[in-house]
This record gives sequence, structure tokens and C-alpha cells, in this order.
Amino acid sequence: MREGVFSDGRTVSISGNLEEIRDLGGLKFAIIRDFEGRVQVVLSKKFSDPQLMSALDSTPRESVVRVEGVCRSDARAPSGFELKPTKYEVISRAQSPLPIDVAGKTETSLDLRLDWRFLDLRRPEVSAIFRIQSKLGLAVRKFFEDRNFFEIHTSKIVGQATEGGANVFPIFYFKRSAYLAQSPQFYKQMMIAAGFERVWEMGPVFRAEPHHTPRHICEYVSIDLEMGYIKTYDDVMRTVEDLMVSCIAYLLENAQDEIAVLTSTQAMGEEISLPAKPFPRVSMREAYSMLAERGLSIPYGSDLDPAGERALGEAVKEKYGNEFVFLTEFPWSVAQFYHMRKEDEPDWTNRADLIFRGLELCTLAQREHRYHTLVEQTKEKGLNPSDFEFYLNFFKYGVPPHGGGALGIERIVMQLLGLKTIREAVLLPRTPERLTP
RNA sequence: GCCCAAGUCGUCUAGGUCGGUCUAGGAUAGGGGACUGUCACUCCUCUGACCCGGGUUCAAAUCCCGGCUUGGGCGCCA
Repeated sequence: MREGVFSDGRTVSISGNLEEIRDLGGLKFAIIRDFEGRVQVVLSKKFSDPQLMSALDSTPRESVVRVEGVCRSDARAPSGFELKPTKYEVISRAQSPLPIDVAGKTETSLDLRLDWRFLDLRRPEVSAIFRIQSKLGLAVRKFFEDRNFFEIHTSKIVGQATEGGANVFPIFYFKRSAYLAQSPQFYKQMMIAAGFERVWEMGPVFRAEPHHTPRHICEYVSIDLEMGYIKTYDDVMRTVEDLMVSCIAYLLENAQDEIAVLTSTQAMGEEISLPAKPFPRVSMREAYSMLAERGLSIPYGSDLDPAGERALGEAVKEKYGNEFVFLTEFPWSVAQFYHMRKEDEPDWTNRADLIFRGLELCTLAQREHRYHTLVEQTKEKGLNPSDFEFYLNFFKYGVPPHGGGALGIERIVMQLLGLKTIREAVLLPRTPERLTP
């Protein structure tokens, strides 16, 4: 928190955390860190008040302090200027030693960092991740606004589980049982049936899956979109493709400082570059043979395993030079009842995944909107249509052909920045083991 | 849910295979001291740890069993 104009000779103040004191005897340098960055404060036996010097000396690191003083340009200072203090105040004293190393001189395990997340987030290279995430959110909003998508907010408390597969968290809803939403998908489609034409939503979803992997968390932020009046699901793919490219372009333009912080501290494992459009499309059937050429055998008609996704990512990068790839035409055997099948080949569907650097970022599909076909598919998947009456009703009274998809914002950040685990990309990750802070 | 691995000062680690000079070493943080341009400041000095419970043994940080915690892989998924 800064007050005043930081130019030569002006009296200014900075409030923030006392990061470090470098004590050279008669000369001391104190580094104060606020949300903007770091400011160097210089003290000397020659020109500083001895009481002020000893007060600073006895302040534990990370305490919140306020320094008022004269701003002086000096090429020797890290930022080109420094403060000669006239007033010093300890606003809130920190206990010591600190439970984790905030200065970053020793690496602290992620688990302990998450226990002390508020201290961990004081590190600029950690907060940079979330500044980028915040800007990504802005880019997403801007993108949908530009394309006349209508933003919706659907309920996260639901009366029945939507999709098969993913487990749901049961909760108490007064005297009834309910669940935390694992996807807004049915509600997005409901809004298409309501005539909203194109909708999007960004909000939390919940998955009660006991995974122990670097790419799963039990609560994540989902970017959801649904488009009415599509001709094919390639309309959805092109939208997702445009979304990714415009988001990356936005970050390259507007998050240069944050990217620089991450690059300079080696917190970032990957370079960010603007991907070329269109992203390569590889059908599942092509993927099977591409992977077979690499000695990886995926049973025909089944989904890729994580090793398969990684290998496909590499193969596509070699062949097409793109880190993104749409994996298209999923087999009906692994599809959901609401996915639309290919007209001429009913064993395959209009469903695709977007894979970025070997990890699934997005699942999208054209939905089956023809009521009777949908009911048939429900039965074919061994489900009871009456359990899905609320959903099936959307299709009884006129609904345009539509499709949509969902992307996990944390996975985008993780893959874009080359983070080792998705937990780095969440302020407060929820895993099967972690429910606090 | 299944499989594998790991728990040592506040923090990050060495040691463990072959049990015994390990009285557990180093770095960083913390206390004390020296130092007038640091920017991972430097130097001297001090404090500080073997996850818990049981077992084997003359002897356990080290080997065995159980528990707890954590990390990774798989199924599944964004």
C-alpha cells in the first residue's frame, strides 16, 4: 500500500511486510514488500535517527510496517529508487520463526505451504499465478461478451446427480438429501431450451472422486459454454479454439509482469506462445493408429488413458507443430446418453476433447436434442428415463440443435505455466485429504 | 477403491543398503557479535530434530510389524 508520488525528493510512504534487513553495520537496507512489489529503505548512522534504526532492527521479518520518508533516485537501488525514512511504525508484529520460509531461501513442501497458504501467497512468484488466473477470468468474460454469449448463474445445490461416472457430494438440504453440482451442463441446456441461444458460466463444480493425481481436485472452477443453432460440433470446437487463443493473447499482452516474475524465479516450467489456428483435429480412430505406431496399444473403442493423452500430445506436436489438439469422434461405448451420435456411423459420436500439452482441458459435444432418440439412448445406456424426466422434458417442447463444453480454469493455468500440480493453481485446494484451510 | 514410495532441527536436506565414534552433519531461519551500497550481503558464535506404538537385538534414526500423515501411479475425469 503506497501513498504519494514515488519520484525524486517527494515524501511518500509504503505499508507492507518487512521482507528482509541487510545489516552492514553502519548501513542497513530494509526491503518492504506490498502487493505492487518491493521497495528498498536505506538507513545510515550518518543520516538516520538512531531510535528509528534500532526500532527497525528489532522488528521480526514479515511484520506489517509503515515507512514514511523521502523518495530518492539511486541507480544502486534495485528498483532505481529508495526511501530515506523519517517515520517508522510497526503496525502488526510477526512471530518468529515463521512456520514456512517466505523468503524462498529453502524450498518448502507444497503440503506445508498450503497449510500456511496466507504466508505462502506473500511470495510474489506464488501470487503471480493467481494474478494470471484473475486476468484469465477477465479474458474469458471479454471473449464471451464480444460474441454475445449470455452469462448465467445456475444453482450449485441440486436434487439429483447429473452425469454418470463422477461421484457426487451428498449434502443435507433441510430434511431432504441433495448434492453439490458436479456440472452445470443440464442447466446450460435448459437455458438453450429457454431460448437463450448462447450461454456461458464460470463457477465452482464439485467432484467426490478419491484421486491422487497432480491434475485432480474435488472443487474446481469450470468455464462452461453452450451454443444453440449449431450446424455441427465443429462450431463448438472453433469457439473453444478461439477462446483459448484469445485468452493466451490477452495474457501475453496484459500479464507480462507476472509472467516475468515466474520466469525469473524458475517457477514456470513452460514458455507461453500463441498457438496457431486451427488446432489439429484427430479422430479417436486416427489416434489409435497414431499411438500404435508409437508402440502404445489402446483397445479399439475405448478412451485414452493418461499415458495415451501424453503420447498423443507429443505425436501431434511433432506432426503438426501444435501443442493443442482436438481428439474427436469419441466411441459411443464411452459416451454419455446425451451425446449425439454420428448420423452415418452410430458407433461414434459428435464428442471431442481438447488436449493441451498432453492433458485434457475441455470436453465438448453436440447434444442429442431429438426427444425420442434421446429416450432411446437413455435406455441403451441402461438408465431409466424416468430418473431423467426433468432433463428429458427440455426436449419435448421445441429446442434447437445445440452443443457445448466445459474447461477447468485451474488446468488451463497449470498447463500454460507448466506447474507441476494443479494444487499450485488453486488458492485453497480441496483434495480427498485436504479440507483446510 | 487398488498398487508403490516417503516421514530427521521452524524450513530444506545428509546419514539408513552393511545396526555400534551419530554425542545425528550441512544449508536456511532464530539469538548474540563484527562490518557504510547490500540486493541469496559476508564473517564469527550459540540454540535447535530421528512421525507414533510395538517387536528383534548386548545395542535401533538405521531391521521387522501396525497406525497416522504425505507424495506418486492406475481406474475416472476438467
